[in-house]
Amino acid sequence: MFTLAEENYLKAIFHLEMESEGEVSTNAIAESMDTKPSSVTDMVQKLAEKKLLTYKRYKGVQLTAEGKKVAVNVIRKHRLWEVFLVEKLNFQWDEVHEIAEQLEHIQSEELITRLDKFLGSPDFDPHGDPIPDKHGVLKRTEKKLLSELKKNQSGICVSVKESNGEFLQYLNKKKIAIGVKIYVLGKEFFDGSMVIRVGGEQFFISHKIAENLYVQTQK
Amino acid sequence: MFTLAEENYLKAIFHLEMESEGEVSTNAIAESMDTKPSSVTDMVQKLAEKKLLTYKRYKGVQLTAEGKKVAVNVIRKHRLWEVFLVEKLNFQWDEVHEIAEQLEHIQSEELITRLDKFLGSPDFDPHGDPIPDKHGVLKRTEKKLLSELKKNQSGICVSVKESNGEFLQYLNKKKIAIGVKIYVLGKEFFDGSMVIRVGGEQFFISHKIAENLYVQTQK
DNA sequence: TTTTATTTTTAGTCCTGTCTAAATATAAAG
DNA sequence: CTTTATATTTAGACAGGACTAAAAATAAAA
Ligand SMILES: [Mn+2]
Ligand SMILES: [Mn+2]
Ligand SMILES: [Mn+2]
Ligand SMILES: [Mn+2]
Repeated sequence: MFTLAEENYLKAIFHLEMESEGEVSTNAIAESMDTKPSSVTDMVQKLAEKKLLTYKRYKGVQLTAEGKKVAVNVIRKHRLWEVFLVEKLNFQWDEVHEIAEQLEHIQSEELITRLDKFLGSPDFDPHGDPIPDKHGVLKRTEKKLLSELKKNQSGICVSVKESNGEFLQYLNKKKIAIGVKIYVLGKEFFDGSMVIRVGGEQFFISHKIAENLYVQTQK
Repeated sequence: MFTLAEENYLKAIFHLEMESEGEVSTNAIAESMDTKPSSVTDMVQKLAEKKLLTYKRYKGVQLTAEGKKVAVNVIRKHRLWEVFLVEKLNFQWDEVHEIAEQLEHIQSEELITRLDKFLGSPDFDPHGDPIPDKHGVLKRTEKKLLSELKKNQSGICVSVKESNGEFLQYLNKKKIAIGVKIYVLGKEFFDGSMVIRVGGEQFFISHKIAENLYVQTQK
């Protein structure tokens, strides 16, 4: 139905729309896709032609209902395949993203229906991100960034914001994983760094780390 | 490493080399890939450039060791995914080919290693075709076409030659599947048609069917 | 409100993979 | 051994996606 490039653009734009309401800028898309702004303009014009988003030059883009539907479906496939890779093939959660980037483009409704059932219709992927159902409905979770916690608060790690390999490997090393409880023992105001406790260990983390980890606070 | 198009060409050429020794012609490749001869010439020149096959104009092509390696690896992936689709996701054997055509291009050594182990390192795919091991070694089976059997001989169905959907659906309808024993009750010389028995049923099949089914004769 | 900096778009090019139409080799007939 | 048919290759074009360099809008400073 849609090309690999089109699906990747729609997915990237969808994620950018989540992070900040309103139109998405050409540069933001270019940066998130590691491409040039001029390439983005080209593609965005094609996608507008196909009614997958609205585009006014110099004003940014916004996905249409149809465009959102396509994007969410790609995200659903990506996350289901990640569950498969971790649950069935015993990959680590930091090893699956690249492979899922390929698998998410396999075209077959029936395949995904059956994969979902095979996996027991999971609600979350290995990084704690919700898996949209077949109608594109995303379960909203009440999570906040670890960096938003104050001293002496705690939360259970539920997902990561950016799941790049190096970051996830850092988390593995520090024994931080989905479901693990994190206590904020101290917090510096001038740089947002924290001292936290995870399991028996306590250590220092930078603001950059804290603003990439989502936690669920217990009520 | 290689593009989707390159992998598909190498795979098609490999299969053509199996069916008849010697060089593979441009037209044969074009027909098997449902493309034009001129397109084949273009691609074949690129593949020769990359040392994946030898090419002398007007003389046809032949895969190099390297080209064969790539082709066999794609075939290995294709067949492993077919096993996954049938064994784990409960697809019918006539529903998996199209999806496997996509999955065979997913790039990840580790993925295939793990998938193979997950499936119990199967030797054959759902159509009875052997699955090459990680070194590209294909188990040779002693199978012959059903059409080669004489009256009163019998054989066990081990694989199909062309696995297009309509043909496989025909087999399903007639209860012909891998492992099923087929008895040749009669054979006409002028058109090669046969009367066969499968399970309790006996019926007529055309030569076209008989030359698309491989059977293993018991010693 | 000019001037400067940043963002975005256009123009022109390139690469992959495909096609049609025309040219050239090879094979088959006569 | 010519003539005809078939197979194969070239030439030229095109669509999808991407890039660089240059132009045009918009935003930020002065
Ligand atoms: Mn991912
Ligand atoms: Mn994920
Ligand atoms: Mn197949
Ligand atoms: Mn098969």
